[in-house]
Amino acid sequence: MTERSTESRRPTIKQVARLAGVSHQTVSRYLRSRDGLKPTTLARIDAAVSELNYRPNLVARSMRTRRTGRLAVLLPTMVFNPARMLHGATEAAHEAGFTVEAISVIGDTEARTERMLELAGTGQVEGILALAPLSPRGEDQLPHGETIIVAADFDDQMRGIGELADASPLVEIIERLAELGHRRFFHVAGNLQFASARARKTAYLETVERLGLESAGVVDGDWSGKSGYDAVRSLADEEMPTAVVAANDVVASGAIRALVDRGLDVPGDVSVTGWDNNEVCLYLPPSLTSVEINLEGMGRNAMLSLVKAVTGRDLEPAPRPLQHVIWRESTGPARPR
Amino acid sequence: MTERSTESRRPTIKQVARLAGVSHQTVSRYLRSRDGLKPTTLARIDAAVSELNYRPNLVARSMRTRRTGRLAVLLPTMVFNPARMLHGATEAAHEAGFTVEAISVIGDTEARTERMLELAGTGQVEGILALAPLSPRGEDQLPHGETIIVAADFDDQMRGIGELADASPLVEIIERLAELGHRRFFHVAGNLQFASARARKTAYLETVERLGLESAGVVDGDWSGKSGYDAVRSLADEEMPTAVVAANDVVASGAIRALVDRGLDVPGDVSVTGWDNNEVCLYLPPSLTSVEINLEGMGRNAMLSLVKAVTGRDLEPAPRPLQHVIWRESTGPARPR
DNA sequence: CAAGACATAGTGATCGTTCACTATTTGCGG
DNA sequence: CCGCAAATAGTGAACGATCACTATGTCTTG
Repeated sequence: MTERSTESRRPTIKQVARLAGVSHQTVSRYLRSRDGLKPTTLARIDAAVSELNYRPNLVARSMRTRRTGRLAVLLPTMVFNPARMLHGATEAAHEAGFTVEAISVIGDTEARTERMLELAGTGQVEGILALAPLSPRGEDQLPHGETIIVAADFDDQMRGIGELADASPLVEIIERLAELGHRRFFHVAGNLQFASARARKTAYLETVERLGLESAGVVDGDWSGKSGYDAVRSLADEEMPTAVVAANDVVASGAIRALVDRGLDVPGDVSVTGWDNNEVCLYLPPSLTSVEINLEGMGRNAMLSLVKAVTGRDLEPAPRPLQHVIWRESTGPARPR
Repeated sequence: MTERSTESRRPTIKQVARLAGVSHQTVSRYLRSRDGLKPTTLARIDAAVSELNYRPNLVARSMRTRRTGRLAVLLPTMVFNPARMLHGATEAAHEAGFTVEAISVIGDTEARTERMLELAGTGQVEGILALAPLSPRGEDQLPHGETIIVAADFDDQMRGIGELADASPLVEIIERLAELGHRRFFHVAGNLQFASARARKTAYLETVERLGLESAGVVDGDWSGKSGYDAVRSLADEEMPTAVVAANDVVASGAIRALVDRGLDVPGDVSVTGWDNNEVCLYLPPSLTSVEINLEGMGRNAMLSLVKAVTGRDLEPAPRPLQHVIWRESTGPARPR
């Protein structure tokens, strides 16, 4: 009791207190805010802290305060580069005094949902932002309503902010292509577990209908280049569209390859559009007409709604719009018949 | 929504114990391993746990055990898709009973190092795996040598596993291109803060030297398409190489565009190689000769060395090789003069 | 100068779990 | 049925911080 073997262990608040000649509670006050301490006391604690190189044990603090100050972000698997969204989200969380940890779950939607429930149930984080699709059963099984979950890309059953699924640029794409004389379109969709893929598909169908255009159909894909390639290969010559609207740039690259393999020129015979503004597609000829996404802004706004739900605080949202079409070489006027 | 009582707290181990009619310690034993409990006791606890929907409070557990079971992975900013490496790392950590959290730090190397020190100092994680470059000062300032840090892409001053920086495929690329008659090469390097970029640059210089080839020089870039574009544009006509070895696929795409803009054909006039096997580069013509990386394997092996350092346990490494060249349309025989 | 208000500092309880012991029950040979 | 070891279960302290409350010091004020 008298002499602990203290050397190997990190210093505690009591050791700081003893060294500074004050009570542990005074040191605790010092840690939270330095107001309300006499300057001499403050100086003594300052000295003790730096002499011991003391840092508070956040686990112990969390235990007592029942707050972890941590938010989790659930990332999808291998689908798109989440780094930029993560940055926007992290920045917003920092402003609200939170730490962010990103959790990448191996496996499918069910596995991800399971892991999310585990995280929520063991009190490790105060909130979870899911950028990946979750299973609808998640909502019910939430243990005690303490961990708040916001899903950014799942708007059917759970709260979703919908911004990720804003497909309005696709409407602009089709309208503009129609102005350029295109009459027959084709859409290769992404993985329909994603709200964004569903929204783009819906926007495609509605816009084609509204403008009285023809459609060679919609193929449900999985965001892969192969899905774009296969979809275009599956078309018969006589049903070939003059414009292919792909769910993203990777799908578009597969579609372009299939068109080239069939001896068609892009954009001479067929125009192609993507989504994401992939850096490679900006350079490789033909440079791809795509949708630039402010991923940091998306991440920020998604995190904003989580922070709002957890703390009630409102932060400044990212400036709009978050997406806009960039027209490049892969699109052009429809070839007259 | 159902109303939730403000006082509803998560059930604790003692509540479970009371409901099951046993002591809290018995429940604790149940949580750790179910051996050594009488079947009837076990069944009673089972029932109590599921009735209360109990999950242990991991913060409290961490407090007592002084172990968090968490490892952190520090990710680089916007440079490459870390999701796949993260998966490999997570899988390996799971095998060793750890949870992984990925931390993406806004800012430069210094900011990242600062955040790492903070993480290490507050006892939040047991180890840190840095996939992003760190500042060398990190090593010294480590508070109490408790948190172990392994840097996967920083091999100058800190421990590094080096695998990420294995540039041997680049040697193979140059040798093969030399066999195809190429004599004059050019290299656009990546951000030299990365060990991988340095290794590729070194391998380029050494191999060109060893084989007695000519070099149009090395341009230090930043992994961006623009750096590839600008590097090729900066070349005078008379110094134009017949083969451009780019640090990665994005750089290669910029280089290809610059070559095409100058009226050169790829691979007719100039062969181009990349690195990463970007999916888009597989489809867009000309498909790019690149280096396929087993990113999951890289992540796994990086995590292995962290797990080894933290626990002493050896896990099964990923099967080798982790990288191999895939030859595609962007490379071909040198055009005879 | 006494008394109350305010500023500052201290004491002990507490968060939920595991650790280190101690206590009780069970099993089994003689 | 006894005795003793092994199996099983219980008791209270400890982890390192904050919270709620109490205690002391200092400054006004009538």
